[in-house]
Order: sequence, then C-alpha cells, then structure tokens
Amino acid sequence: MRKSRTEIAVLGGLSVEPMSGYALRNAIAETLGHFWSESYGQIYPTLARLESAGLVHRLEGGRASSSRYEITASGLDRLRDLLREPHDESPPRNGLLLRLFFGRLLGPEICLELIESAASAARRELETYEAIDVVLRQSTDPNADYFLVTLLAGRHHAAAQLAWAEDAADLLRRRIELESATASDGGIDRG
Amino acid sequence: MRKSRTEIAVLGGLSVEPMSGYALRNAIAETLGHFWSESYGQIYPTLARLESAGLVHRLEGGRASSSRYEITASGLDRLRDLLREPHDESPPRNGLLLRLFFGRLLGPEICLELIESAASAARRELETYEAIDVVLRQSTDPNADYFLVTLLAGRHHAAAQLAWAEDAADLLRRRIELESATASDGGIDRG
DNA sequence: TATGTCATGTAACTGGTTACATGATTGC
DNA sequence: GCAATCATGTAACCAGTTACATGACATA
Repeated sequence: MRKSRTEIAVLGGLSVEPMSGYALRNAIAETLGHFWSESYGQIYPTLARLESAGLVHRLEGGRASSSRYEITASGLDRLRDLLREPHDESPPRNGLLLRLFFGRLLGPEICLELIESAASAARRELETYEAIDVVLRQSTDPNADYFLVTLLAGRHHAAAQLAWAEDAADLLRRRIELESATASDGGIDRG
Repeated sequence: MRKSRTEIAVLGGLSVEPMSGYALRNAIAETLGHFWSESYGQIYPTLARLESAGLVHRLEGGRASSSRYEITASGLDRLRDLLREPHDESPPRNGLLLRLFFGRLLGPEICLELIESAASAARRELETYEAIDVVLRQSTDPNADYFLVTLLAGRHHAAAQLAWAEDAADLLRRRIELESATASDGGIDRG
C-alpha cells in the first residue's frame, strides 16, 4: 500500500502554525510550491480524518465561516514518525524530457523553442529564489535553516536547468548546421 | 480533462522500433528510466486502444505467445501532434524536500543522513550517465542527439543534486555546532 | 523437469485533480 | 450594494500502481 504524503504536508503545515484548510492550501502553494502541491479535494478530507484520529484539533472562534486547525501532541508524534519513514521516490515524469527524447519527430528548431522556454522559466524561478533567500537569511525563525535547505535545492536545480539549456541548445544548433550543410549539398543537384 | 501521457511514451517507443508490450515496458524503464515510467497496467490497455484506433499495428509471427506492435503512418502523425501539444507540468512532488522542509522536527543529524544518502544516489546516477554518454557519442543513430539532450539533463540534474548536498550539509553542520555551543553554555550550570 | 525469463492481461484499489455548489466576510 | 477574497466541502472522474492469474519458451 502506498502512503498518502498529503498527511505529512498537512501535519507539517500545521506544525508551523494553526491554520484553516484554505490557508493551508495557500501556504503549501506559496512556500512548498516548487516541490509540492495539494488540492482542496485532498486537504479537507485529510483534515477530517486527522481530526477524528485526534491528531489535529479544531479551534472554534474567529470568523464564523472559518475554523482553524491546531496540531495536537499526538499529531506531532505522528508527524515525526512519518518524516522518519523511508520515502520511496514516486516515479519521475518529466513531460519536457519525454518530448525531447522523441525530438527527432519535432525537428531541432521546435526543440530549441521548448528548451528556450524552459530556460526562461528557470530564470524566473532563480529570481524568485534569490529574493526569498535574502528574506530567509535574516529570519530568526527556528525553521529558517531547514527552509533554506529546500530553497537551496530549488536554486541549484534552476541553475542546473539553465546550464543544461545552454548545452542542449548548442548541441541542437550544431545539428541544424549539419542538416543545412547536407541540404545545400543536395541543393547542388537541384540548382 | 487531463491527457494521458502514456500514449506519447508508447507511440514514441514504437517509433524507435517495433516491440512487444513487455519489451516496451523494459525499454521505457531502461532508456527513459530517469525521467519516465510506465506500468503494464497502463501499457497493455493503451496498446489495445491504439490498435483499435489504427495508430499501431499488431505484427503476427515470431513466437506464438508474443505479438510485436508497429507504429502506423497515422500513428506517427498522431505522435507528432501529441509532442507538439503544450505540456503543463504535473505538480512536482519531492518527498525528500518535503521532509527536509519540516526537518526541525527530525533534527540536523537525521537530516544530514537524508542528504548524504541523496548525494550517494546522485553519485551513482552520474556514473551511469557518464557511461551512457560515451556510448551515445559514438552512436550513428539519427535519434542520438535527442537522446543526448535528455541524458545531459540527467547529468546536470545529478551534478546539481551533489552540489546542493554539499551546501546543505555545510549549513546543517554549522547549525549543529551552534546548538552544541548553546548546549555547553547551559552545561556550565550543570557542571 | 525445473527454473528463469518472456509475455499478456485484468480487477481492485488509491492518490489525486477538477469542477462545482454554497455561503461568509471584507473593503470599496 | 458589489466585487473580491476567504472559506468549506463534495461528487465525478482519471491516471496510475499493485497484485495476481496464466501460460509459452529457452536452457541447464
């Protein structure tokens, strides 16, 4: 049986501070966005399950339409256990690489476009990460070092993506030159 | 409706050479292994669907218990269309980073172990990639450049993972020193 | 004849997304 | 009063995995 990792994300989020399901979803999207995601369809049922298991506690008060959840002592224990569990990585599925692998059918020009747009995305990511980095290094939050560790991963990855894009583009440009050279050889017959 | 990308992998695999479902699964695991995966439960139904749509063609002959599939002309057209479609990246889910983000609950020592084992994995990956690189650069396969592009991605990725592991470990080791310094300050009271 | 690999297939399950329905609260 | 956002929840759907059943073929 595969384990739902939503539980980790939910308990983890609430271990930082009590939140509503809605806020939890936003927090996950904003702070774990580059390596995690959750949808309402997962969060609300999970919160309900966790509450009936006594791992989180619903705080009444505040606005009527909202209820904040707080992690309980046994919730923290549970979270520690979950974090300690071995994580068999889910099989990687990278749509960009899947396409480039069969890129011969697309031709080098279109592949170059794919690569360039990936590079742009990586550049934007890098900027975001560097901005967060500045904030995080001034933070006194006891979690800050751990947040930095994951941020660092994002930065290294984005930088690697950029470097790869350069190398890959070089490779394909050489291939284009080669093809156009072959085409003009053939062109002599037509000329 | 989300698109099944299994179709791309299956048609793509068959565009390289005709294969049985079983061989297809192996080929995907071996050559796309670092950025893709498919299970039999996806492959066989997909092959059946593709066949009834006339996108692949079942070759009889060879051993009785096996049937190889060949991509048809319309299958190639379809594949080209699929490759051209925009690929909204599936939300990233990285179990290692999810754990490290909440790493304060684990403590720096355990986090260091997690990071070190990720580094070992990356080192092994790098070795594999470099071996494949040698082979691929000598290949005359017209797909070789595109295979190289994805291989390059794997190499950059693994190298980035290694570099990150170094940086992250440094960060956490400083944190451990800091904590033990604080602890020995407190220790004066006990001594 | 036994073992390992090649091979096909499916039923049950589950993790997860999407889309929608519904309403409270806030600020202009 | 209106729009934006905060907020909760669910039903329908889908992609994908796991586990199993079944058997052919090769070879030692």
